[in-house]
Amino acid sequence: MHPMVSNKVSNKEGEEAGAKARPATKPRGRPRSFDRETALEKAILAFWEHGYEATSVSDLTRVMDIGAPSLYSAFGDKQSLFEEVVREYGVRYGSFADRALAEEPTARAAVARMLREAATEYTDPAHPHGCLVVHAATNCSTPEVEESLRGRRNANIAAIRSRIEADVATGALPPDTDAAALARHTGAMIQGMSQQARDGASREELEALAEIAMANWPRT
Amino acid sequence: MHPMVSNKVSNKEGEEAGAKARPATKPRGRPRSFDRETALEKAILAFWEHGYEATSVSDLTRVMDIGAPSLYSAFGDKQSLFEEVVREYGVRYGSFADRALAEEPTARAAVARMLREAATEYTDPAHPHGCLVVHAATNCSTPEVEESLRGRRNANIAAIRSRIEADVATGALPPDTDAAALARHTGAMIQGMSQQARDGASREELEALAEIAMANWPRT
DNA sequence: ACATTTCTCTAGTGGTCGCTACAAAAATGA
DNA sequence: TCATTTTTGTAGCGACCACTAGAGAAATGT
Repeated sequence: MHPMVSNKVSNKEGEEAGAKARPATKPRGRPRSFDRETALEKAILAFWEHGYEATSVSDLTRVMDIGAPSLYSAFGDKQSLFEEVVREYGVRYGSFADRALAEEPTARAAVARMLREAATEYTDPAHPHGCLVVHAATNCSTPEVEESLRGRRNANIAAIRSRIEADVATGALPPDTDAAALARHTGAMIQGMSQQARDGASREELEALAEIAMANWPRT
Repeated sequence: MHPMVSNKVSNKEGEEAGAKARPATKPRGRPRSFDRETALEKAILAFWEHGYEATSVSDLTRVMDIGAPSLYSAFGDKQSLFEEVVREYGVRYGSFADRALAEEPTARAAVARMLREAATEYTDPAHPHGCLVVHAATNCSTPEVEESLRGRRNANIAAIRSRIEADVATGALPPDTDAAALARHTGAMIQGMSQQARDGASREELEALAEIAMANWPRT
């Protein structure tokens, strides 16, 4: 779309002249005056807090502290910057679900840990509350952006479902378990917790929520 | 804000000259060329589908089939039209929760019915999926609008909590019940179901979700 | 030194936003 | 008939949107 998107590997090593593998030659032209990684982090926080639409390019240039041409040259247009933001958000903040699924011995333990860590993550005062993937592109006038995040949400539920089905296969869960419904319930729970975090719920309140989701409605 | 908002009672009886109470005199000037109620319904559907920000005034004038001056004269500015839309949405589409709380004999029955009816309502093909109050003002650059819907969401949870506390008081629920957490769990569940409806879940899938929320995670 | 490459800064582009001034149109009261 | 009241259509307001042309600045290669 944009003609001047730089697809080069970003020179993470910077100027400290470390012994790590460096690009063979120094780049030719005027060097970039800002650190791409920290600028991207600022963009993550801005999109996380205000969403795709409500974060204008001039908002971005202000918080990233760069001019508009620098932004377009380094990240492409607003939409491709957002895509990179979402990808990087997944790496830096959204990986707890995948980790729980990979590391816990059972689906039940994975989901319990996932919900517990969501309570912590979604209320961390170090960054905006809730989940960027849930909230940053609802009611978006760019349908591809909305669809992209929808795809990620549904992929997460599919991953939970696979983990549950694996436990059903090994007998760790009863054979009549409705894996799809159980996975969707977990996804809905996480999304509801994210909404609650946005609406002011505390970590303790979200943890109580998670406990109820894993336990029982009290019998009368 | 807008100087020309008409606060008159809308002449719902119209031209059928019924025997009901009518305004004492006919209005003086040129009569309105559109039906205010049906125009409002169109606005509800537009805001419901696309949200506050992504629904532009020119979108509204197109779907309501009126000119911009007519819109501003009949409904005030965009924000006050949205407020009226939210109020009317609550009356026409969002009252199932209050009805369940008022009509069911126990909090548990009320919540069970609430979730069941949410599954139906949120996937009704006759209108946009999910809940307007949940989705129409997330990531909104007008903070008052966002805050207004947040207030409604939290008020709904508070109402559920009151109903639960009433059951605890009468002994219909155990005295150690955490009413706040249970209410918040229900709210999160409803919000998660709304998100799921937006993401393509069917009525049956949401009903399975509701059943899980009211029942149990299967024991291994 | 000088050409080349790349980035940064200024200053915009056309387009859409929410909103409104103005005058013609359509009703009523006299 | 004619003045009054209100709505309607046209046409356009300033502000902001995402985005970029073009010139100068800062690095490298020769």
